[in-house]
Amino acid sequence: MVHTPSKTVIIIAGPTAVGKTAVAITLAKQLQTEIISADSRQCYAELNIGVARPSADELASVKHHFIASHSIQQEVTAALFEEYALQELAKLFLKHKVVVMVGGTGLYIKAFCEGLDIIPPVDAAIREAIIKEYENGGIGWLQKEIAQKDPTFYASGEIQNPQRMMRALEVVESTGQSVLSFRKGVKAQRDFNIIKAGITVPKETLHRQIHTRVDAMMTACLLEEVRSLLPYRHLNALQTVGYTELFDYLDGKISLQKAIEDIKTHTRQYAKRQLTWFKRDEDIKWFGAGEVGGIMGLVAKLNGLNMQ
RNA sequence: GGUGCGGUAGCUCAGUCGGUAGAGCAAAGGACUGAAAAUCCUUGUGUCGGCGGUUCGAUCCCGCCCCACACCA
Repeated sequence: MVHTPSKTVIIIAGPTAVGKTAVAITLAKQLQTEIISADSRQCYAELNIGVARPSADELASVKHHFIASHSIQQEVTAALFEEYALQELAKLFLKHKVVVMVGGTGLYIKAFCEGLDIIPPVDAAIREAIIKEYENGGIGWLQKEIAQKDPTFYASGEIQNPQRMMRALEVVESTGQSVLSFRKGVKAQRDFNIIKAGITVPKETLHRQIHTRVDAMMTACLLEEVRSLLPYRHLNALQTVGYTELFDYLDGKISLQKAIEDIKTHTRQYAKRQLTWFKRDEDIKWFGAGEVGGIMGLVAKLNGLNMQ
């Protein structure tokens, strides 16, 4: 009999289409607990097929949190996720000793485990003005502004990366200080155990699963889902693989066949980026997609240590 | 059969007024603190369709051939 340790979160990470959902659900059932998703797109109620949200049956079999919990109109960020997940977790710990977290968004998992440095909120008007100026002046304008207003960032930051520069700019303009000055890099201490398990399969297998899943999405009428979201295509939530390519098709820029090929290609690239992120995390123990028993073993082992 | 336009990196193409060639995409690797399924960085030897000719030197000029496309018969 496995004795569950006190307050533990077991995190299932890995690239898209590797089979994380099935592993997490099996685990949650065995542990008789619930699941917190760590996925930056499945949290949107309006996105379903294209983000491979767990099926209705799966969601009915184990209670999930941060799935379809927000709207694409809301601003969801890593910081919001950290706060939201911690709140949900506190409630879950009243009923369960172990909670499962599953997802492929590395930054969200990091924010949850280690916390983010506190940076004062920025004025929405400042943010909008920066975006507008960037649209007019391009990256050259951003570089000039950064060089002048945040020389520290200009010297050591990514001055080819518009998103990072816009973030740096909005922070200096709002606070008068460089973003870099807020980055203490201190890991938050959590009052619960964290076990990280990564799911991996051979690259060829992963690619095959990605292709199969994209085809299945098309069969499930992804195109109709995307068409219905056309009015919201400018939102951040819609800057997503599976949606942008079909928007291009609906614009008449590419054929449907090309769009589907692009979705597969971009999903493979996304999976590669996820792998690059997770490989660097030395706390992750890696398992095959069928090795739920091995992951349960980690829980048991932690339990044994706690008993000493 | 004739004429025209092509055949250059895995794909789409640019280019060399003759000194062995470069972009985008793909691929491979990497980064990542409030957009993260986003964003960014690094990596380009390829019989320049084949065989001959001219030349110190040809992917570039000339000839023949092969292949693709278009038009004319």
